[in-house]
Amino acid sequence: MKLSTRGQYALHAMIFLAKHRMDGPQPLKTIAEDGLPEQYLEQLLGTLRRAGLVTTVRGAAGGYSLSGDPSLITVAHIIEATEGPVSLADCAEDEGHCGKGSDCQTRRTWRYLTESINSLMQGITLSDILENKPYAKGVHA
Amino acid sequence: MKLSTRGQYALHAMIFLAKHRMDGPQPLKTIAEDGLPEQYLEQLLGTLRRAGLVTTVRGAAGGYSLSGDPSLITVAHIIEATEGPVSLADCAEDEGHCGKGSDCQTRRTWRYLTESINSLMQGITLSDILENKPYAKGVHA
DNA sequence: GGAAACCCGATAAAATTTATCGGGATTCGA
DNA sequence: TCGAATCCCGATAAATTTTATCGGGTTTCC
Repeated sequence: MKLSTRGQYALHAMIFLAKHRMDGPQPLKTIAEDGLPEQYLEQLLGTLRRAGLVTTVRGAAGGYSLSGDPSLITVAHIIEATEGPVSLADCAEDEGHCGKGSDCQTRRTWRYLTESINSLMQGITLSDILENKPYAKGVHA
Repeated sequence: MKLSTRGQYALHAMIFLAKHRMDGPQPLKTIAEDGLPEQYLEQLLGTLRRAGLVTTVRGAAGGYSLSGDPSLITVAHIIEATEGPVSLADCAEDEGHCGKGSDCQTRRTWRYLTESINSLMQGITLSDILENKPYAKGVHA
């Protein structure tokens, strides 16, 4: 179970933007300096913009900025925007994919895991990451 | 972020085997009766066997059985066998994928999430699922 | 007007997932 | 001993998704 590079690039870029929050809009080139493929990143930033996570300024001296305070943007926002809803199996969302009803035990399991993972990701903000905030030890803290 | 059908089929099949634990080895056809593509499932069961999670009896009246007690087989075992290690990003495992060192904040985040998800999945056994054991409410129970 | 930069739809290359095929090897039971 | 049931396995193919790349358009500053 792995994220695609989209989510990884996106988090990377968002952390970069959070770090340079006070330096004005950051052009694509600057963000991509860490080695990310520039034009691909451009697509991703477009997605992040449409999701409302970044704002852009066009024209010379333009670039990308976080749309809001880093303490309000979570890993869940970023992953969801770039990879779609975090849902381990289709049947975790709607029933009816596998023909079984709501008593399906597989489904219960996927639902629980899906919700838990979402909680985890919703619990981490960009500020937390910037501040190297120590994460809770385990899941059952 | 989604599992492929491999993990879903595999969990499904394993629950089936757990339910019929006392009925002798279950042939592929029977397991696939729930609608899973038979030959594809065969591949997956081969994988599960090589991972030590099921045992097989060949020949007429043969089939697949759980290799051990359902209370000892976790969702993590099944997902790891069929989908490979649960690791959200490459850099969560080895450093050095992105050139940054161990102080990489992105990496810290992936590591934390990866470990947490693994804990969750290690915490659910086939018995838990069969018994409809209520899951902990949230992550921060 | 020109350069810097974002915007965007289309397409292509690569990788992965999801199968399917065809035959081989075992085992049981008549 | 033979035939049917069943697992085993490597190869290949179809479909989907990911990962880009391309080419041009638009906006804005100076």
